[in-house]
Amino acid sequence: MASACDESLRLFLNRLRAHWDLSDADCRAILDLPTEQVFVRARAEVVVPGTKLFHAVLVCEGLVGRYGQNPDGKRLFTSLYLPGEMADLHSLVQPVGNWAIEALTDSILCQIPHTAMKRMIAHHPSVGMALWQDDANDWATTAERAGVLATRGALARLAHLLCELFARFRAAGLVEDHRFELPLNQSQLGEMLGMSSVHISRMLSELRRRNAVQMEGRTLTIISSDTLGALAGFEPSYLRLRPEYA
Amino acid sequence: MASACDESLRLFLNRLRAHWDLSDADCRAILDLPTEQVFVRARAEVVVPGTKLFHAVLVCEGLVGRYGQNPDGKRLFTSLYLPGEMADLHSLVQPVGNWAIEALTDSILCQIPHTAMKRMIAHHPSVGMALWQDDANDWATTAERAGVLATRGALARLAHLLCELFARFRAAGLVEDHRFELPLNQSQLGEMLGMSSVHISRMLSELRRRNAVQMEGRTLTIISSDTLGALAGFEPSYLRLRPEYA
DNA sequence: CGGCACATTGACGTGCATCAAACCGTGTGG
DNA sequence: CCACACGGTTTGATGCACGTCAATGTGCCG
Repeated sequence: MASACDESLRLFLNRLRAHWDLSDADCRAILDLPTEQVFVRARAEVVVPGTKLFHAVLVCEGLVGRYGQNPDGKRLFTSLYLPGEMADLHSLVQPVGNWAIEALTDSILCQIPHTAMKRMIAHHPSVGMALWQDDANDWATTAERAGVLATRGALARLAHLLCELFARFRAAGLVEDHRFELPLNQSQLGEMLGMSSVHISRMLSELRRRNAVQMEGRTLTIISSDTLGALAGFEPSYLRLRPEYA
Repeated sequence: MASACDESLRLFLNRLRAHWDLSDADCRAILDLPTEQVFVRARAEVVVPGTKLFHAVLVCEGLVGRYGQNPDGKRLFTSLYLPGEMADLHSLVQPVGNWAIEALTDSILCQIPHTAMKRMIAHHPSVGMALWQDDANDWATTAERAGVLATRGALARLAHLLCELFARFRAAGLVEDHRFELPLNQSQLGEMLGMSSVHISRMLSELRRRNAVQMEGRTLTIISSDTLGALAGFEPSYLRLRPEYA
């Protein structure tokens, strides 16, 4: 049972091994983690701010996002999680936070109890370091986007996000022939970039006008990643992708 | 020798223990870490992007900031580090990054070799978790500010930063009678908030006009933390301060 | 067919950047 | 002691990149 979880655990293990040296015993301990598979619908809340968590969430299928919200209700998505990524790894060390996590599409998740993870780390300390490393990767991406949001104009911000998504989807094997399924509508893109949905619309059409991207329905085609990257000032090193995807 | 380092290590240990259970042996291992004291001048680069680091940096005195920079040279400071805080803890798991760290004032730092820290974690795995927790705290602060920057107007952004600084300086024992030394000029405040220095000037004078703060020279007085907090929509839980400072 | 979610387009207002000038405190050298 | 330069703050004028509001268009689904 739970073959989707097994598959995703293997993907996750690959992520870890790309950046941290793990022994065979370490790897086996990870693959042996107990998991529980869960289906969630698009727009469902996966993590509610202020509640204590008892398990980490690994994405098997779909797309999941973390956001913060301020008093007046406006949201900013600070992270996206693709299949094979942990959606709230740091819940292991900070089980209650004031962020929220929601499924952006119908998704399959797999939950891994904190207790099991802590027990594993106690026996395999270097797995703990590997997890910390992976968590830091997530945060570094958040910080990079924060820098872009605060210093660049709307066109560059959007182009930068599309560059990042293109690179990450490609690394996840979800890109075929410069084309991938972008499961975000324009208001959601706005919530990732701190801008209004109508301005997203204008900037997207500007990107089309410049022959950087093309859209048909939900699928996005990167026509020229060069012009897109130039508009964005995109410099992918912060993603720490394996060299074949850089 | 190095009594400034010892003192700061003790402060740092207190931070860790406030959020993670550590045994006496764990604590002793931390206090026994080898340290090297370093003086740096204001505006000196402490960490240069793209270079590999071999030690973590603990702030003993002064103020230190982490920033990202985009191609056209504009910077955004994403973190500030006060005495007793680790300035780039995650360098332990990601020894090369594309952020930079610079001293904002003349500062005393103490360097702790990665090798010693890793050895310690191998023997005391729960210290590793405590460090991860502390690192996550730093990033969570970055993410919170990112949310504020992307969704709120200039006055709220500035008020929010001042609220955060007030709370953190107070927790660090650097506030006396609602007054503390703010070692940032208006361009630096601008680089923390993604806005121009002249607009900082205007918003600051607006805060004065509303009797929220007052400034004489470098020292900032919080006249009414209520009105300031209300303008900011400040909700300090993300800082995870000990309850007596919340 | 109507209803709904989303995308597009236009008109309008405004929050902030930018440029420029004046002001102020501090240090430096004659 | 004054002259001057210099880093920082303040203030004003101007422009533009956005947000907001509103209308229309476009699938898609019941």
